[in-house]
Amino acid sequence: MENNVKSGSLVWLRRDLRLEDNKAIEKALNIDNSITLCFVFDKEILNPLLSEPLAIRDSNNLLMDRRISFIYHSLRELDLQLKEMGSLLIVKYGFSSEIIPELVKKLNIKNLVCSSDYEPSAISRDLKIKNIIKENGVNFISVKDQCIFEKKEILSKSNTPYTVFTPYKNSWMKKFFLMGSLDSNYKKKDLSQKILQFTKNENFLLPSFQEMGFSNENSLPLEIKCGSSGARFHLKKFLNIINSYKLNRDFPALSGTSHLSIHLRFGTISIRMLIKEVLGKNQETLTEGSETWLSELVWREFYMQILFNFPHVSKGCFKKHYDSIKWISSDLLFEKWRQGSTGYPIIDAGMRQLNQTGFMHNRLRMLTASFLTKDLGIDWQKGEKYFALKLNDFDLSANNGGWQWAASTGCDAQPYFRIFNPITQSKKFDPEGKYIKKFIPELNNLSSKYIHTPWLAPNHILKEAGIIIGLDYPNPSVEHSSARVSTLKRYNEAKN
DNA sequence: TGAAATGTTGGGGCG
DNA sequence: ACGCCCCAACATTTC
Repeated sequence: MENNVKSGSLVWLRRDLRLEDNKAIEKALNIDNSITLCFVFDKEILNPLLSEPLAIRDSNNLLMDRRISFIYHSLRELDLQLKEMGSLLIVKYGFSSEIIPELVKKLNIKNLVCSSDYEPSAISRDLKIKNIIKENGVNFISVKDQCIFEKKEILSKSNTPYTVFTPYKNSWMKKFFLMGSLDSNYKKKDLSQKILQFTKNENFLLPSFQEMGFSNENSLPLEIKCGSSGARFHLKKFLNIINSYKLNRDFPALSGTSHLSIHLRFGTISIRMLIKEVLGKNQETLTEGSETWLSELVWREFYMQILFNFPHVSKGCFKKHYDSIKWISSDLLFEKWRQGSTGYPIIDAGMRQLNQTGFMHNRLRMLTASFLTKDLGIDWQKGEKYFALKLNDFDLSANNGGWQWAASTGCDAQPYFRIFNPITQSKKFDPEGKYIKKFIPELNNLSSKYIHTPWLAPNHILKEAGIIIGLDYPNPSVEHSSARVSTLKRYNEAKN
């Protein structure tokens, strides 16, 4: 085996779980006559989840995680697509740094091809594997897939990465509209001609949930459809409402956002395809809605290049002097925030949505993050970590960027003295309290006048609504205006 | 991708 | 008619 001439590509899928418009597959098709596809459930990523005390568990104490289900179902769809071509998807469970070199050896592969991943841990993992397989004469080839512009492709005039969004976006747009077609240059037919055919006795079954220490697949409902077919479904739905995106996206009671974040996270649809659909034919056909949404996609790439160029953000503040902020370490207050019982309905609704569904509307991500850092005075990294555990669409760069924005410790963050007032924001973006009531049904009978501040409702109103404050729904855990003053003080101290 | 504090303006009530 | 006050509405500055 060792002496045989190596041939073919192994395409290692990671955050690009699709066959259409996949740059790693495209690359492999261009350099080789035979292609195999694989995916690894990586113990390096999953083991910390298995020992996470705040994770959701079933009655047998087995871990339930919607992301695992999402990946699993998406892989099954991929596997079916490949089986129609007489092949299959190789799925393994273990440490990538062991599994991938083994697989490369077993299949006698010449090239390992994958889409680039820009997270610090992924970069070191890939480098490790690159060095291992190099010793056996196997090439490690990674290509840009998950963004339009990566690494240092967008630089300022002084040849340094942008740290402010607006000039980054201007530069991004300019470069983007000078670019050629976004179309991929292969068809499903090209793939089916080159994909390695497997015989029935090959033992490459998907590992079961139980094998990986997880609960069975149907334990947690996922509101989002999985796989490439799911991505197309949600895209189609979103294209019907994109024209009102700018108007509706900030109102969590409306379904004004795309719900495509999880698909972008796992690459069940390509960013190029999304942008092509959004742009229509050219820049001139951009509407207010699609322009606003495109801008959100640029935010995504902005934070991706921030993480790549300033990897220290994953461990601390982008602006290092803010590492000296004296945070308040109250386990009790953090618990209240985490569980959605701060006493501020809009905040609690957001946290309960996260806990119940694994999703949180973007406006609520800003509000709950602001509340944790600026009202409770708790370290943003504690919140970041909790979101990382709970969000179905969790992405390190976006999550970190968002938290540092809210905590005012990041690049182009909101100024530290811009502090959301949870009551004002609640009245502004959920005026009727529809979103609040969806996740806090115990406040169902409260009128929109008092839904934002139940503790201020007169006794007879509370009685009619059947609510005892402190029993059915908690008292506010902090008073906003005084919390605001002390936050301003603490930030000022860190600044000087 | 704020909010609060402070400043300014202008209309109406009223002596 | 006039000045004065009140205060809402808007504008600016400050955090």
